[in-house]
Amino acid sequence: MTVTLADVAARAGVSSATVSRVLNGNYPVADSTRARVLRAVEELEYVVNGQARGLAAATSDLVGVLVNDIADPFFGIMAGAAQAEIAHGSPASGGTGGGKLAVVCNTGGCPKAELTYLTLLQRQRAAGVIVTGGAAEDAEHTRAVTAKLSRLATDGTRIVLCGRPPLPLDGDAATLAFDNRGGARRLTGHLLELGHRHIGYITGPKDRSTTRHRLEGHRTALAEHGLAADADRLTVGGDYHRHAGYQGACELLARAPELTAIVAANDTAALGVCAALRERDLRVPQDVSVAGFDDLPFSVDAAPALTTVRLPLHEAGARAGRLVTGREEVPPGGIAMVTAQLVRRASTAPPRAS
Amino acid sequence: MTVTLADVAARAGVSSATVSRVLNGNYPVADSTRARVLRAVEELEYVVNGQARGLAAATSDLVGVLVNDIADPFFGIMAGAAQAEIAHGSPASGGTGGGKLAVVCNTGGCPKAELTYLTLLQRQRAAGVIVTGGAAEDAEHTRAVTAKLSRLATDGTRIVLCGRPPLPLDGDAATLAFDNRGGARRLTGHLLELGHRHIGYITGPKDRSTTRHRLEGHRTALAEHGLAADADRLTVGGDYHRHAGYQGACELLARAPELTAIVAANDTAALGVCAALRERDLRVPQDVSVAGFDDLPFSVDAAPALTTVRLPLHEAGARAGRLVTGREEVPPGGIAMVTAQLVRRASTAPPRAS
DNA sequence: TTGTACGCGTTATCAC
DNA sequence: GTGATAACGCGTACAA
Repeated sequence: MTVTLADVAARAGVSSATVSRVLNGNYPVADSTRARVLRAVEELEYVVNGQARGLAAATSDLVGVLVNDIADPFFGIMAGAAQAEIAHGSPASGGTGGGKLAVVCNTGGCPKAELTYLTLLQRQRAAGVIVTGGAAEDAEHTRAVTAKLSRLATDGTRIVLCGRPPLPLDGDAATLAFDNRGGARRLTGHLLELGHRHIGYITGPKDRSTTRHRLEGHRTALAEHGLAADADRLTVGGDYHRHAGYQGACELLARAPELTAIVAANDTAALGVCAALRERDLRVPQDVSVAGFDDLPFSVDAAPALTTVRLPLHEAGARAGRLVTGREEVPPGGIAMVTAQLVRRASTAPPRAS
Repeated sequence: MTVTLADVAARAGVSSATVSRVLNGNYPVADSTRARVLRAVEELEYVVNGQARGLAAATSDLVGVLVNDIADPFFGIMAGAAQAEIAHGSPASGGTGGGKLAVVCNTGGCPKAELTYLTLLQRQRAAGVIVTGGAAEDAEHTRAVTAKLSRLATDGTRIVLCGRPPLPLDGDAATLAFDNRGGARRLTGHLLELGHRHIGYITGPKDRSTTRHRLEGHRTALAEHGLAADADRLTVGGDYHRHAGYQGACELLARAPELTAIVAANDTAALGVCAALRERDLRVPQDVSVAGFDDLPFSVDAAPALTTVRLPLHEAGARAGRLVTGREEVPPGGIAMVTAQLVRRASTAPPRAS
């Protein structure tokens, strides 16, 4: 039924070893035999069995990319960039085409699913694993993930953490840490400089590193202006989704009518904030300034264009892809900080004179 | 270095065959030995080698999910639902955890990448492949994809087409076809019923089946009201992105100031349309009605809430996942039509009195 | 209920 | 340059 190396060899009148050599291009083969073999491959529509190859060569062309929410462009952009970079590997001269298979795994932010996928990838002896997005901040889970990744790393699987705090692994690993704290601090600092003194904040999901870091940056900026006292009252929980922004804004307005600005933990939620404000006939930014985080593609184009913090998601994903394929060297210390840049746009302005 | 079945067997004082039986639960094993084996598995942190297992059993636990644009929630939602369903397989009693590995492959809408990924999946002897989203309408490419999928199907890989026109494959396959034509026709019909007579249209990318079907539905509705003549002038090209909606709206307004409604090929572009209108101080829907397609999560929550056509993306993705794992029976004829439901919301209203 | 032994399709190490 | 042949790690008749 399925064509094997032996079938091709028989057809070309050579040994299977020779066929293998032609396909992999590792050893010299006479041009005439090479031609015969390639023709047989064509005629039989032979396709390498990746499992057998992996077993024999102790390698795999699978690279896992773990994301928290595949429906969120934040992860889609990173995953897409990484995948393009990974698939872009040097093509085998055999004509079968080269490149590795990047497989995007959606954990849904569920710690258990994260471990399950890591085990599945471990089974496949994945060549590499990229773990993206904030980590669940649970001691037990962190321990389990660290152990699993350590094991993978020592077994030869390349590990890259992208947009996630570094982990003390046994083997080698690279971390692209996002400067969420710094970005959030500059963003809130921007609002403070504009003159805002009552700034609401809508967080991401609880117990995630990204959520905590962004909130900490926000609080740091407030503290620098002696405004820490009021922070708790002006902070409401969310989950990065648009609806959370909408509801959070409603809650904040009810709780603190004096506020003149709202910062959301990400752009998606910020759009929800804008929707809630519009519904109340509050103008952005004249009545209330709004800011997000991430600078997703739609943010430039929103009305008004959103002030936010730009994370170079595409670049970071691509770099993660190169790191995991060994096409780029691991940064010194294994950690590189990805800068978060304040992007001032139309959704923030000085507060209305009160 | 790496722990094998033999290592576990030695430690448990049994043969490797017994260990295999315990792990797969296919054959009866004495409780006492089972316990010993499982303990050895734990102690050695043994993880099955998926490649060797696949080679020996001629199976694979890999399922490919091809998407056109992973950064677009349209695909993210389908892929996420499919993946959840696929990973949700019956867990092996061995304790190693079960389920298949759903791998999302991002083609970027590039026909060549589509074929490359199919070949990569073929190499891995994937258990199944789900191809989502509109197909490139190029004769040569269609032929190539049909051949490749036929080959996969006859080799035992389950094929599911989700949101893509059916293909005449040699082997078995299931198709979940989206009623893009009917949905578009009802949507434009809705605007016509409201009294609109000058309706602009912003298409998706050229040469894609989804683009063509939605446009055809739109034209059909126009023709039913004797408005086909003006259709060409009121149609501009786009690519499903927000910016295309923005630019398309600008172009349409310049080209036909008399228009009272704009239909975008999808919700994302429709938001761009709204942004362009707001910039010109045109109110939605009082001055211009706007409609989209897909009913993505953000559409309810937009301002004003978007009239659109709901595609049950989550359900379709989940169903595709069940079909590809054989957990749901293939519909009669291999094709099931996924209905597209008109969702009337605040962005459409009767045209202003002219 | 358990062990033995072979085969799955490749790669890689020898010889020739 | 090319051909045998031994791994690679596991599933599974077959035998015990």
